[in-house]
Amino acid sequence: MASREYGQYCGITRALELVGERWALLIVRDLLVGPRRYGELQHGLPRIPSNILASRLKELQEAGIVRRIPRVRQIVYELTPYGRELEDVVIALGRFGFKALGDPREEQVVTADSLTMTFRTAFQPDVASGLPPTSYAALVGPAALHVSVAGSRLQVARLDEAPVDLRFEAGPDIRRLISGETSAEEAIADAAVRILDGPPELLHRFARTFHLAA
Amino acid sequence: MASREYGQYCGITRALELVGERWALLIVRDLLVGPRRYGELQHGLPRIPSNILASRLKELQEAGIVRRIPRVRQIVYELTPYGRELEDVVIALGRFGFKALGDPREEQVVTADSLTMTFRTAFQPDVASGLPPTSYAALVGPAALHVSVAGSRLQVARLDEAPVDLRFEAGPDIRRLISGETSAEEAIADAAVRILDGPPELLHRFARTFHLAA
DNA sequence: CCGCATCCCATGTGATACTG
DNA sequence: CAGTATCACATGGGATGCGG
Repeated sequence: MASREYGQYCGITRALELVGERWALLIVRDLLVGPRRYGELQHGLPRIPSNILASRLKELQEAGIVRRIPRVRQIVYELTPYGRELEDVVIALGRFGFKALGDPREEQVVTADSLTMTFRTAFQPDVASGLPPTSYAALVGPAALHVSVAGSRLQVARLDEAPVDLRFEAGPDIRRLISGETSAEEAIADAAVRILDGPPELLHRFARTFHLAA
Repeated sequence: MASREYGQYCGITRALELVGERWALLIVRDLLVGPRRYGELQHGLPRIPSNILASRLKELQEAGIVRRIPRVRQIVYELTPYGRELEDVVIALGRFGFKALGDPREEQVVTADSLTMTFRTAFQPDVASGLPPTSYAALVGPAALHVSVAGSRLQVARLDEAPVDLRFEAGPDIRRLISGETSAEEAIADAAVRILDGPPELLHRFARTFHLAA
C-alpha cells in the first residue's frame, strides 16, 4: 500500500495518490453529475471491471471523496464536499483532452454523464449572461439531455417531457460544432446536426454558449 | 495498447489516456518549471524506476506533450505548447491535494521543482498586486529557491547570490504557514521558520502572498 | 436483479543490473 | 549521462459466482 505512494511531500503528489489510479477520476466525473448507484456507474463506464469499480469506490471512501449511502433496497454513492472540489481538476482535464479528441472511433461511446460534464466544461457563462434564457433538448447517441441556460447559470439533466426552445439530434461530431471547426449553419447543412423542433437559428446560440478551443 | 483506452468519446477520458499513467503528471509538473535533463528528472523523482521514466518520456512525446531536444553532449526534455496547457490541471490537483497533505512523514522529501510548483499553486496575484515588490530566499530542506514577487507577477528560480528582502529557512511544516493554521509570528516563535536575514515582519507578507485553503 | 467477491491470466510496474 | 535489459511482483481485465 505504501508502495503506491510517491514519497514526496507535495500537494500534487498527494492528489495523485488519492485519485490517480486508473478509472478513479472517471468515477468522480460521473458522480459530479449526481449520486449514482453501483449499476448506474457500471453502465456509465461500460468497460470497467466490476472488481475494479468495487475497490475504487472503497478507496475513494477512505480518501473522504465518496460517501456510501444505504437506502431502502438500494445503495447510492455520492461525492462528499471534498470530493466535489475535484470539479476543477475534471474540468481542466476535459479542456485539455478535448483538443486531442480527434474523430470518434467505432468502439467509442458517448454516455449521458460524460456528455453532461462536457457541456459543463464547454459552458461560457460570460457569453450566456448576455443571451436570453434558452433550453435545449440534446440527443447525442444514447444520451438524451435537457440543457437549460439562464443568465450565467447552466443546468443539465436527463431529458424529460418539458418543452424546450430547440430540440436537436447529433452524433459525436457535435465536437466540431463546439470547437468552432463547423458553424451552426454548416452543421445543419451537413446533417451533422438534425433539428427536430424549434427555430434552427437557435443552434448558433447553442454554439456560442458552449465552446472549447481545438 | 488499445486496452489502455477507456472506450469513451470524451475529453476527460482522452486526457487521462494521455497523462493518466502513473508518474506522468509528476514528470509534467517538473517540466512546467523548466526544461530538464534525464538525470535531473530522476533526481526530482527519487523513487521513479529508470525504465518507467524512459517509457513515460516516450509516451509523452508521442502524445505531443514533451519534446526531446538533443544538444551538444546533453539531451533536454521540454514541454510543447500543448504540454504547457497542463498547468491548469496540475495547479488544480495541487490545490486539491494540499488539503489532504497532513503532516510530513519521515520518508517524504521536498524537491526544488515540487516546491516551485507549490508556490505557483499558492500564489495570490490579487493580494500581491497590492503589495510592494518583494524577493525571498526560501530554504526548505534540500530546496533553495529565489522567489520574487512584483505586482501580480511571480517568478521562482534556483537560489543565486542576488540579494533578497527576506531570507528564511523552514521544514515541510511551512505548509501550516501557507494554510494559515499558523501565523507568521507563531511560525517564528515555534522556530518552524527561522529568519536568516531581513526584517521578520516580511514573513507575514509572504504568508499573505502565498495561501492555500486547508 | 443488484451489489459486490473470487479466480485466473495478461499487462504494467518496480528494483537492480548493465551498456553505449 | 542517458538510457536498456531482465525478472519478480502487483495491478488491471474479464469471466463467473453468489448472497440478499
